[in-house]
Amino acid sequence: MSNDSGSGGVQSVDRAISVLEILSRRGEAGVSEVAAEIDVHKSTAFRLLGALEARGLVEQAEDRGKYRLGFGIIRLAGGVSTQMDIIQRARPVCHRLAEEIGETVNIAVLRSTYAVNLDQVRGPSAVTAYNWVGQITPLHATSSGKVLLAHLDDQERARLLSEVTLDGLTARTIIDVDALEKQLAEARQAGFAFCLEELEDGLNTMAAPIRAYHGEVVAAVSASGPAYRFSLERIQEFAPLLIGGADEISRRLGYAG
Amino acid sequence: MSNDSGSGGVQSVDRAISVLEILSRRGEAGVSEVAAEIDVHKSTAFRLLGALEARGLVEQAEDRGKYRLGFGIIRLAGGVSTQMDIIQRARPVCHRLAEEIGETVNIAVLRSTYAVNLDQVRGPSAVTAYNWVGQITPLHATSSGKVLLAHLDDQERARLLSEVTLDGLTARTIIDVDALEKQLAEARQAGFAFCLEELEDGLNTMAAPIRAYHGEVVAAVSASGPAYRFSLERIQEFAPLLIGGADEISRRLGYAG
DNA sequence: GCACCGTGTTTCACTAGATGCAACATGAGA
DNA sequence: TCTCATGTTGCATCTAGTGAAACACGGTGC
Repeated sequence: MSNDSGSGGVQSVDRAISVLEILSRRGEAGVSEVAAEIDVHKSTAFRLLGALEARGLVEQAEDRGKYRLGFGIIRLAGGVSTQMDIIQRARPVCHRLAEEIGETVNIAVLRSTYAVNLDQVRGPSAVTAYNWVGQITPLHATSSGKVLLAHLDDQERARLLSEVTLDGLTARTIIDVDALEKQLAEARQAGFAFCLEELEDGLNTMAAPIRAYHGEVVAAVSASGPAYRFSLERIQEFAPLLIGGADEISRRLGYAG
Repeated sequence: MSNDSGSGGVQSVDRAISVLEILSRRGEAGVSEVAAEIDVHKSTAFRLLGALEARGLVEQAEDRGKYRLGFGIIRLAGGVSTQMDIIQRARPVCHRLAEEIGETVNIAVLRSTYAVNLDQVRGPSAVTAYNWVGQITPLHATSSGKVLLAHLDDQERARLLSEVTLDGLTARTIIDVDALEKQLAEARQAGFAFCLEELEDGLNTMAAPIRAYHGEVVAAVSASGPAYRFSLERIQEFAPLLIGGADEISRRLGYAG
């Protein structure tokens, strides 16, 4: 009953996390469902659920019934404090931006060599219901990633760019470092970055930097929409709005510049 | 090396959850810190962290350094979908209410025999920085709890009231079922409930019901402040604001009443 | 009303996986 | 350069985690 956890993982912990992911995806599930999904005996699944339940990470909807995620997860998530703080302060502005721009708005931060989406407000005209929260996206092919890269100090950016592979995700993805650096310089100059079908065909985005107390860029706020509607002209048109929104979020984080 | 996990739990899973809780509390911690805290060998702690890291629940701040919670936690929390949906839709209204009322605003739902706080917006005049998110509070001694109780059907409420112990938490806590039922009837009538130093000395709160599509009460929004400032007079004064805010949140959840 | 089925739950013998130990690698500080 | 503390790795040991078997329970069909 070996589970492919590769590099000396802890199988039980892996399994328990799989259980949590199943419940996150499905909303709720029973012992037998979970057992089937992670390919263990139902008594094993029962014990794993029991261990998670004891710590509040799952709860049973009613006696002898389905399980779902518990508030222990929310409590744990509350510990991701800086990000939650950014989300809490940014959220009202994101709502307004989503209304004004009419497209979906996201907040992303830099983690390792990726942009990670922390929060999302869907625009009224949003075509897709895709939820980016928690997803990681490549730095070179997203407007948030470009913003985050653009505002690193030169050394750190060079280090990062030497680590990432500039994958060509569409025909328009910028895969040349010099061309990317040039765009980043333009983004610093203009105060925002954009991506035209560089991550996915048909998807355009724009992003602006969110600064913290001392002016350091800690996140990016972006708007995204379908290319047929969210054209470069529209992006230029909305840039002041987005930059203004980013500035407001920055002020809420204590930035006085 | 037995860990007191009592009823046939899964020790490794227990330990892994303890690791997550440590990181949630402290923001970040190293291998040796974690090992000392959960009383295992540092190689064990290292493996537990590795297992969590492999699944994205923790990440290392930099190579060979401190660990912190990863976005896998946020991704998991995103699966608690109904609650997150309520939070997302309620948040802008809560911000406004916090500004207008000047006190801290919370959203709570009913779980088992408790009120569970899902979200919190601190008011500009907030005295305490206490974070209620994820905390459970007794139904009889909180305004949110009273709202949630008040809007259960009679049978369900009777069942719940037979299960809970009406602990006297302060000298003012209502511990008589009949007196509580009377207050709940008044809360249904008035459209809001309040608590005057019933949970903690010096703490007053008020709450109003949040309804979903069919009118069923799915959450409560509350405001809380120090008794010396948030007096019954102030509560009565702000009641229309809070009720209005609760109604707006309800409309955002699809309630047409 | 009874039998069957599927699910959840419990107990226990066995072994696979989790453990600590020892050693090594690394970086910071004296 | 040396020392110290931390992080990381490999491996032998042994115990915690496992599946099998059995039981409890509720729903469904006859």
